[in-house]
This record gives sequence, C-alpha cells and structure tokens, in this order.
Amino acid sequence: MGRPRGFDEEAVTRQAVALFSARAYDGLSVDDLVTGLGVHRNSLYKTFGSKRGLYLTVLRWYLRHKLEPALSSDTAQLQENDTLDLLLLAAAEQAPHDREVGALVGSALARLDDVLGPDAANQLLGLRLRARINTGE
Amino acid sequence: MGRPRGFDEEAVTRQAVALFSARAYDGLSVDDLVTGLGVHRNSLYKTFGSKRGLYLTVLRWYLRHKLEPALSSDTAQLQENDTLDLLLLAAAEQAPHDREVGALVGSALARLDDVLGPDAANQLLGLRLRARINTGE
DNA sequence: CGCGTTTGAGAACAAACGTTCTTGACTGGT
DNA sequence: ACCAGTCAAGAACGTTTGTTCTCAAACGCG
Repeated sequence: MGRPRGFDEEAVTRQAVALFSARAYDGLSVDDLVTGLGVHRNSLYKTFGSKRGLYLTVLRWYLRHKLEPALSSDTAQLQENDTLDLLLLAAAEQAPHDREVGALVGSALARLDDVLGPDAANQLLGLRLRARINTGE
Repeated sequence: MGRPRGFDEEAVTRQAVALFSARAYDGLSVDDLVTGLGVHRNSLYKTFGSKRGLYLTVLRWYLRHKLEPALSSDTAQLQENDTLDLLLLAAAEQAPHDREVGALVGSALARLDDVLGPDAANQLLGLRLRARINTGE
C-alpha cells in the first residue's frame, strides 16, 4: 500500500560509497548527497534516519559487498583505485571519534591481515594512500 | 609600536598541530581552534589569514620541525603516537582536494621513502593507521 | 606624557549545515 | 473507484560554519 519507491536502495547505497570514498564525512554535506545521489532529502532521512545512519549503512555495505568479496575471491581487485579508499578514509578520519566506525574498521583491518598477512596488508594500505594524493582537484 | 602580542606564534602553531592531528580539517571548527589554542579569533585571522592559512602553516611547520627531524636524526621517534598522524590525515583527507596540501604531502612521502625505503615506509604508515583507530572517543 | 598603532574581547554577519514540516501527487488493496 | 498510506518537491527550522566589524584597552616611541 502507498506509493512505491522511486529509487533502488542498494543502488543508492553503492553510489553513496563512491561519494564517501572521495570526500571525508565532514567534507560531504547532505546537499552534496542529495545532488549526487539524485534522491530527495526526505527519502534519504526516511530510509537511513540521518547522515550518520547513511554513512554507517554505506560503510557496512562496502565492507560486505566490496571489500570482503575482493578478499575472499579476487585479491587482485584490491589494487584498483576504489576498493580501499573508503576504508582508508574511515580509518584515518572517523574511526578515532566514532566507536561504531572504529569497530567496523578494526575488524576489517584484522580480516585484511588474516588474508594477506600483516606485511602485505600494510604495503597495500601505504600504496593506496599514495595513490589517493593524486586523485586531482 | 602598538600593543605587543600576548601569545607566541610558534607555540600556537605547535599546539595547532596537535589539534589538526586529532580531528580532520572539516571536523575541527574555528571555534574549536579558538578554544583549544586560547587565542582570540581576531588574532588567529590577523596572524594566519584564514582557517586554511593556519592549516597550511601548521602542515609546513609539522613537516619541517617534527617529521623532518625525526627522519634525519631519530627515526625511532616515528613509532610514537603523534609523529605521523597529521601526515596520515592530510594524505587521506585534504591532499586529494587541495593542490597545495597534495604537493606537501607528496614530497613528504617521497622523503619517507628515501630515508626508510618504500617497504619500511609503508609498514610504518600501516602501523600508524591501525594505532589511530583506538585513539578512543 | 600623549600620539599612533596594534592587540584582544565580543558582537555581528551571511552562508551552509543537518534535520523536520507542510503539502500535493501517486499507487496498492478492498 | 475509493481510501489509506507512502512518496516526492521544496520551504522552513534552528544551529553552526568561516569571516568581519566595532571598540576599548594596551603598549612603544617622540
């Protein structure tokens, strides 16, 4: 009953992953999200509760549907531009100040170590950190 | 001539390094700076021009007076909590969107590679990234 | 001392922030 | 076809943002 949703929640989540991978949490406004996702503010708040709620959803979706698949079946994918950016940004920026983000990021890094070994994991993180710098304007 | 300054510009800069090491650029407001530094808004703007001006000054001071000394004389210092945080945060958050920050961070990372070798540099960055996560609330 | 200049305290600003409200359009189930 | 319930469009809310203005107090120098 009621009018059906005009957007796909998962597609929006995936698109939000890209936005939050590019700009830090505090650097990305709700207006930016509304514009970049093409979804109305109301729908965003109805669906995700708050900006932080959306961020948490995005982070969990990313860990489960992007990072974890890359780890468990196609580790070459970790070299690509956008596979580690959100984790990197979350670890440096939000994790220290948000317990929930910290826990998610912490276990993701532990998983990274399990699969690749601590040394290779660090090599990868360092490499991706450097690559981020020249993502241009 | 005129009233003398009630604060030491370098001491304030050093204190600002600590603040910008803990919270991201967009997560740290001018009010936070005014409170944390104990310096009036007016004095901050008179001395550094803008928030970004202060950040740039802070970043340069940090690279020259904290990171560089650690690299060129006491590499053990790199293991300490606060020696790499600002670089890490700047690389992940601001560098991709601010050309000037990007250039500074880029050459700092290059210098890190020169001194430690690329592998050890990455190990260090990865290690520090993990440590950041549990910096608590 | 007193003039000229600069600092520091705080109010003020417009713009942007995250969030909520009002309203009208839409659709599925009876 | 109707009604109940959800949606979308956008205005509106109060707060916080970065920055600037006003003005009195504090000095160095003649």
